[in-house]
Amino acid sequence: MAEGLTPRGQDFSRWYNEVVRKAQLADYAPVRGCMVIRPYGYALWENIREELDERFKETGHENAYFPLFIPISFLEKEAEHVEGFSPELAVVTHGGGKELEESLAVRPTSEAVIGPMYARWIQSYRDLPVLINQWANVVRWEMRPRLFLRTTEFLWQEGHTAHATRREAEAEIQRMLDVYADFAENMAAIPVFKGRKSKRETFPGAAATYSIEAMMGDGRALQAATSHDFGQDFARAFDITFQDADGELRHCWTTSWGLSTRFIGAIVMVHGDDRGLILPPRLAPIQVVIVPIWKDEEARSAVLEAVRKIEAELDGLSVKVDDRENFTPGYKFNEWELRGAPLRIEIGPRDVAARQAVLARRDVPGREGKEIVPLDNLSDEVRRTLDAIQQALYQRAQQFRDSRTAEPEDYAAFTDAVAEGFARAWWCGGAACEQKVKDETTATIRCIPFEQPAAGGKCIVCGKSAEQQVIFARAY
RNA sequence: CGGGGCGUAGCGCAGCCUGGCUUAGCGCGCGUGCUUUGGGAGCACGAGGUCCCGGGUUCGAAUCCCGGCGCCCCGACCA
Repeated sequence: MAEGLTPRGQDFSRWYNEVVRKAQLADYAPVRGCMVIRPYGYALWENIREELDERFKETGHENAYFPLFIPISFLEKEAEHVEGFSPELAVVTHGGGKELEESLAVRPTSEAVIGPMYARWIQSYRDLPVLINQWANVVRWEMRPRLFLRTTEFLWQEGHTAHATRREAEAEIQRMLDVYADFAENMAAIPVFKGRKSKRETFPGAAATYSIEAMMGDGRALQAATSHDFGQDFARAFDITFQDADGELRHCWTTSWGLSTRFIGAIVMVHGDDRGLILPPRLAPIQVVIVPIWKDEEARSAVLEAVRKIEAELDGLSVKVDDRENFTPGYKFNEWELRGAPLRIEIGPRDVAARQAVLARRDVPGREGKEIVPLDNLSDEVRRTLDAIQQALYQRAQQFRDSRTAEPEDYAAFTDAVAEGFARAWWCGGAACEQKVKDETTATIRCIPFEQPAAGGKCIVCGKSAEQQVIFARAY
């Protein structure tokens, strides 16, 4: 157990806060709701960004950058959009020492500034599709901020695309949702449910919102990424039209999709344990930490020489040698466990003499997670172990999620289920039933999963016939 | 915006109720030196403070009173 870390089971949200800060992912900033992402946390974000960016490029997207400030009148062009976001807008009223003629919103999202540009750039079906992504910061004035999960300013990427046909736009929405799900599962080792949002949970102004939903270590749900179908609504609001091959002037079909620094919160809450953070090897800023051990000067040079060789053999991996002289090995073990480095190599005089090293897996704490490996096949063993950790984290997360996902038969079992985790239940589609659940249990519909049983059932709330099963859970 | 809690050294806190016993203290961390180093090392010396801000009461305020500001936690809103 890490010194001074609140156990996860005792107070999960306190545990989360302590891990984020003690692992040096982030810290509070002077302005309420804002945070500083520290180098270690930012390195994690950079890894997320690189991986996603590559996938966006592979699916034909280009990066661009749109401005931070949006004239208020632009936001007002789409009624539901402005209504949804106005409570959380930061607005600039002065510039250059003078009151502005028109106030500027600090973007809460960029549809309203990108739309008018697309209107200008798109004339013909030959200009379509437009497939643009931007990496940016956005600001939403939140009532209750939490590090990474809900901060006033956060970093994200937002893809914005325009298409000639509904079918093409819908394919885009699904494609990007698949990209996110693949990324979450294969890189972050986080299993997710893919599905559509209920009307109540749909992005302001969107015709439909899709998301990937993950279960955190306390059984609550977190929306890890979203993909929105705007139909032709935003195109109408911003006058994004094109002349089709048949000569007709039509409105584009537009989409947007995003993943934010909130995802880091998901990684922390899915994999962490009472010792601290556990980072999935494929995203960890430091995949392997080497802790050299020595007693005297002679041992020190022998050990360090062996360490340099190991470091060279681990080429291609992100390796950190912790050769700080003012900390004991035991201290370093604990610190790197707190900071979530997936794999640790311990090597001292005894190991050097025996031409071996000790591998310690972060996902298996204590003695069971340690393995003595001959130096000759250390490199292979390290790579193999990192893969094994990646797989083990995914499997553990999936087993946990499955064990806390119930299919309750009646309302009493349902309320028990959402107190602990996910409840997969039939829903008639009525907003009243959705609201009742929220009022009585605080759980909401996280998504309507794509995968549905063949036959229908009865609504868990009102008992009327229902065509769809949905996932209810308390959410972040 | 409601309900609760807290502002004292870099961090975590004690002192406040019952004003003076403190030159404002303790633990961790930090600096220097020596001894240490296979699961959070030991000793010695040392540096570090507008006691959140402003006013008031008093011979005297970290402590009592009034006003402000800020932060955290719990609810309503949310990626």
